[in-house]
Amino acid sequence: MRFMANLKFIDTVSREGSIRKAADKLAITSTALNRRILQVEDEIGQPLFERLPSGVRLNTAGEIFVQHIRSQMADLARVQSQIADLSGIRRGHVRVASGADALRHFLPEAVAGYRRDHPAVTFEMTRCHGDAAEASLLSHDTDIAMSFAPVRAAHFHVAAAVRQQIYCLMNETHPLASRAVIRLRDCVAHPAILPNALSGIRQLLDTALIRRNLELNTILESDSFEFMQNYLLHDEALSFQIPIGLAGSVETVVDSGIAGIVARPVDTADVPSGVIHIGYLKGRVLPVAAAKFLDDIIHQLQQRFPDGTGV
Amino acid sequence: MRFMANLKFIDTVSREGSIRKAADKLAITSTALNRRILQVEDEIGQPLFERLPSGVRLNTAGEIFVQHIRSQMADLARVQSQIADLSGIRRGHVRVASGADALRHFLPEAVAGYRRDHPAVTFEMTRCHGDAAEASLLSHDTDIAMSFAPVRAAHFHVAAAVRQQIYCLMNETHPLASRAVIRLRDCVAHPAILPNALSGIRQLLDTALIRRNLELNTILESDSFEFMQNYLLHDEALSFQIPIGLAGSVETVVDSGIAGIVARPVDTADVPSGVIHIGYLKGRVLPVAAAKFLDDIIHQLQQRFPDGTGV
DNA sequence: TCATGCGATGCAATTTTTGCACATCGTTTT
DNA sequence: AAAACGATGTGCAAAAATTGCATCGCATGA
Repeated sequence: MRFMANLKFIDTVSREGSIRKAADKLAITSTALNRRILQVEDEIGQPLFERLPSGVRLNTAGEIFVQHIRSQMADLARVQSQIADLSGIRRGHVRVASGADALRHFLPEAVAGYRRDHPAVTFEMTRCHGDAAEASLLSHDTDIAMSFAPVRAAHFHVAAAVRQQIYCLMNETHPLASRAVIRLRDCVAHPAILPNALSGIRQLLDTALIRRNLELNTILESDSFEFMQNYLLHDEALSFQIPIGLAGSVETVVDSGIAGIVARPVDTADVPSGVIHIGYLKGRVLPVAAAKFLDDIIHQLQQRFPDGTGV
Repeated sequence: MRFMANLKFIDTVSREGSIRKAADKLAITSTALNRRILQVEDEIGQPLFERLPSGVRLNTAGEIFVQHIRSQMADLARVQSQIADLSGIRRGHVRVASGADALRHFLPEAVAGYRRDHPAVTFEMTRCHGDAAEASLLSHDTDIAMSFAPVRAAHFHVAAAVRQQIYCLMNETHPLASRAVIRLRDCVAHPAILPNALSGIRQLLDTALIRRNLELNTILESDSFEFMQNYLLHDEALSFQIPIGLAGSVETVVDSGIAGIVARPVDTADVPSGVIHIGYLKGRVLPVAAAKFLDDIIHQLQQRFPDGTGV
């Protein structure tokens, strides 16, 4: 893409924070890159970067311009995918940012299903916590974001929202395993393993505990659901998860997806349901591949969680 | 703007319908232009033009791509104006498409007033009839459109709407000049001068006449309000206009702005009021200069026509 | 049937871009 | 305090790209 080269160069420099580093990454010499940047600045009529001893940084004009560049490049990707779509086969590249929950089982299945129909489409899945999702949309680093945390809607277009009840995970030999529904006050007597503070599950639990003046016996924190779940095999502890992070279909009482581990719903009177938001950058027009994938996962979510808050 | 050159070339070729003509306009040779286009087509991976014996024409991929180009160029203009705005002085170029009515007195005053505050802003005023306004927005040829005709809202974002009653113009010696309000049936007895069929005024009159089974004694049609108005000085005829096309403030009985010509409102029971729509292309973010000018004229319209349908 | 106007192409001239060496400036380390 | 380091900016020659001219092939219309 020759006609986008200069713009891509500026974008790279702004990301690297240094002309030399960007030049390395772009496989050209720093002097050539430097001069192209000077040329663009001359054409714009104003400098776009502040020159610091440690490199360069965008000034206000640069911020505006780079924002334009990124949106332009994203839109070019859409145009290309739309043009490629004309020739029959669907091509494209879809970038998704999601919390760890959906990355476990739901998204792998969804992506595999989509690629079965459209093998020329490639994917890029990034795990991220709450705020980072919105940031990566804003910098056009991802097309679609999926987040269990509450979403500040300033730049986020919510394409779908699905309610998710908190579930309690434990070894099938655990004393609480016989109950159909878990009350929060029953949990305090047992050791608990919690997702770390950035997790939406943790935030729901924390506010519920504070409100009821309870305290869990937290023996372990982690941001790896896999670690937490496997730990349960070896210790009589409790962990928490939402249905989308569990394999298989959801009933009132579910199998957790790991042999020997069971999941039991936590009473919603104790811990309210949270909401998974799926969406994209407000004002964007998604490439066809991304738009179709978004449709697909919304459809699948609605099938798996028909009681969820629609759209 | 070197980094936009290739895109601008493609836009020009698509408008001219011929590489050679576009090359002339761009002051380069046709072979250079031809090769740049072939290069872009190669980079996109698909041809954008159909080669015909009489020139070139966009194919489907080209349509998509050119639409993208135009929106990019318009957005670049916004970015530039926003960057220029940072340095204090407001620069920019505002392109307005309007019916002939508003171009007579309202817009000249508005533009002059705006330029008094921001002398670095330049303007481009295009007179156009009904449909052409929407088309010129869609091809990014204008930023703001102002139309008295009913507007199909598919691509048009209505920023403001102002109701306009039809007025009847005549020589002050005309027998009807003594009336405060004109009834349509009184008009049939006198020779009438009408705006041509594309005009919103004409359309309102025509539907009103058909509904009441009346027929005007049309002696003259024109798309020049100035011609029609001056003609009234020399013949005892009637003409029609809306307040925005008349000079000065609007009372129940107005001075037409030309000595010897008076304006009298037509009873709204006979001919209903029309609506002037002011707006821009849906989804666009206007350059600062255009956005500010739009604010200004909306403000002035609301002052001059406080009874108009707001926003 | 021929003339005309269109886009495509080979080739040489020209303009632009690149890479190397080095200047300059500010910070950090010795 | 001085030297070393790493950053961007600049002459100058080499390399690469763009351009212009002449020409080709093709379809249409007189």
